[in-house]
Amino acid sequence: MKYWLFKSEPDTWGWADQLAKGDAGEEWHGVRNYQARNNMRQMKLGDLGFFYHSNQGKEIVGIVEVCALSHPDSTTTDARWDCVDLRAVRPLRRPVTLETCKTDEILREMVLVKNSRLSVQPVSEEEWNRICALGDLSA
DNA sequence: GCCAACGTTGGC
DNA sequence: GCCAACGTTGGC
Repeated sequence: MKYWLFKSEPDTWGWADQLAKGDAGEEWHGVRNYQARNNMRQMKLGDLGFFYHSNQGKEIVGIVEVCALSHPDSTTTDARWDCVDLRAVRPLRRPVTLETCKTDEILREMVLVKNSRLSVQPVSEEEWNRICALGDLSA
């Protein structure tokens, strides 16, 4: 099982919107970047990811699960772009801010810190566990 | 609102 | 295949 991180501007699609979709989940559509797309193509059912609010908040607010494998993005007819579906699993009790990630010994190496523009990124198991701990989440 | 970093496009 | 121009992202 792998871990990921998904970024979205809360004005466009925030954690609250994701939560509202419930267990049915929703397409993570709109990605028009090859690296991000390739990451989605590697995802398996049950893979987990963090939900990050960019621009406003700048913090990791929740956990999502991959509930559909990569498939054509319904918002375009361009065959290059596809995406997975995500469903909300649970919020972090205590959001983990970008500021925290930048100063944390373990998290300062995250893609989120190193390449802030990549919208779908891998997260190592070590990073995952660290953020869960900081987010006041037990497993 | 600014701007640095990055990705994409298109002319050559 | 290179690279300049341009557009977008996202932190500040």
